[in-house]
Amino acid sequence: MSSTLSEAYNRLLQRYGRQGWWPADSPLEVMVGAVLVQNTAWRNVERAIENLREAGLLDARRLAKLHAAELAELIRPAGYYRLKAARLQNLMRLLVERYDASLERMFDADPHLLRDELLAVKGIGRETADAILLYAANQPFFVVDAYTHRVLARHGWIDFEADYDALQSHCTSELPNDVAVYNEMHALLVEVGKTHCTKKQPLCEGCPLEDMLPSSGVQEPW
DNA sequence: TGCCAGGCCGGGT
DNA sequence: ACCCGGCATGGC
Repeated sequence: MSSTLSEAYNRLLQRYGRQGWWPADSPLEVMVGAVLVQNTAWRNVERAIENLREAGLLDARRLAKLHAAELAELIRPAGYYRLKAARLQNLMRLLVERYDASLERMFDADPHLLRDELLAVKGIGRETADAILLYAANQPFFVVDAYTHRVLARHGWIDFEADYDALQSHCTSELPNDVAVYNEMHALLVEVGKTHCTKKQPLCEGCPLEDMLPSSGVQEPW
């Protein structure tokens, strides 16, 4: 018995192939990228991360103690740069101060407890926390983002009014509880979203989910 | 040119 | 419990 979302997963995987997310070289880089990508195009984040790499700063202790203004300049291409410099340092300080800068120790903690700790960091919300848990810690937390919301709602699979928790519950109940599936599905939703489900696109010409649209159409609040 | 992108927070009702 | 403005760069 296959859910609607599983059907969508199969089609997206067939059309786009494995995405192999997160696009980063290390778990620490995943954490950095997860903060920098907040409401920002990934293209801009790549430059910021490259700046950090060239400066030899992809390191928790160094990031944590760097002057905020210097960090801000380096990550400028990612936008909201003063804000994100502070957020990034808040996150790095959790890692350094509570886990002695050891990702192994951090990811050895109880995942739900760690999620609460991440959420307690100013600047880390649910999506960012779940992205870190899924893509850095390899724990089965489904990552909900704007594309998840738009794709699911436009197909009538969930209310437009649904909040993060509702979307996450929906996805985890319709998909196998499997890190690899959560990993791929989120990445695939971003991919299909970017190509077929942006704010303006009338709808879904050539989208692999085209024939799964509701026949009567769905009204969008925006 | 204006709108948009892989959010989150803080203040106001 | 909502609702909203602010935060900022680069691409189309």
